[in-house]
Amino acid sequence: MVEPTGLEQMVCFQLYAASRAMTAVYRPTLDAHGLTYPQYLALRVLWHRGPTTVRDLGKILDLDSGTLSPLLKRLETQGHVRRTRGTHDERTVIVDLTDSGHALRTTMADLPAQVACAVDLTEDEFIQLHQLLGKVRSMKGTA
Amino acid sequence: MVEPTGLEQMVCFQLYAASRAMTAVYRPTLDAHGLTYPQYLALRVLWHRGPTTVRDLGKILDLDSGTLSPLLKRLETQGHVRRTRGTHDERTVIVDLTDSGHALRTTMADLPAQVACAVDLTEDEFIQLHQLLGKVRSMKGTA
DNA sequence: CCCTTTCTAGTTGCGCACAACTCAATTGCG
DNA sequence: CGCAATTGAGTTGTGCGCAACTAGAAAGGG
Repeated sequence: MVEPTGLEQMVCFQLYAASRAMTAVYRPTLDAHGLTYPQYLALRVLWHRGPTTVRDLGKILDLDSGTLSPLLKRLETQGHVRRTRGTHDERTVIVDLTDSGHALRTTMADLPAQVACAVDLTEDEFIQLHQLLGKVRSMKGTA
Repeated sequence: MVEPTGLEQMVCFQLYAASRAMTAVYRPTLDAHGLTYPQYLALRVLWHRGPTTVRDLGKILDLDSGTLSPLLKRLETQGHVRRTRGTHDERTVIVDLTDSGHALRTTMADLPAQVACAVDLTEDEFIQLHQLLGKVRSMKGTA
């Protein structure tokens, strides 16, 4: 395979490859519900937080409106969310789950277990990886 | 990992977010040369291996022809690579660096150092992360 | 109170990723 | 050998991700 021209470079590539491999694990189940991984992430935020502005979704998922606007539009078309203008600040748009969107939470309740099973890491390794990825995410230029 | 604590889900999201944060570190330098991160990855393989078929590039980068064909076409338009049909097997296409493509190797020689500097990890942490990501990449369904 | 500055969401454009497909070249099995 | 199955590259279509931009609403200073 690729000879290391420097460990950092290898790590960067592995990050890129591992991220895609990860979403590939989710794909079969998500496909069955007509969802993509980013759409699933947005739904997860709504399941935990309830009604949320596009702005807050962006801060939480680290995505801008250029990505979120069409994504949420598709979730709305699918009937999983509703989008309403904020009343006290008409710039904001509040995203809220429909019954269909709420229902998905229980329908896909076993997804975490599936993923945990596919990724063969111990509890300690999960925690280590969690911490290391946290450090990567908080690097310079990501403030 | 038998009991899903929700941590796996967090790790998956962090993988997704960290990967994008990583490429964002490369972006300013790559932009200056009119390159994207996947294009840079392809060039790195060619710098190290010399002439390589599209098929082998795909195996190494874990990308299919649907992604590579247009990407390599753009690198060819930019003048960094040449694409020629294989002589022994006319199905294959061999990708090779032009002078311009070779020159980029020295022009961007300081990029690894930039990245290592931005990502504030110790040598040991880099190695740990390398190993953990390797495990993630070799999970079930990624064979 | 007006006017500039800032902020939120959305739109456009481009380049990945990936599925599904086409087509030609090669392989392999009878 | 003949021909079906496989393989390698490319094309098409969809949905991100991100830069650059727009439109409209709010904030704030004079």
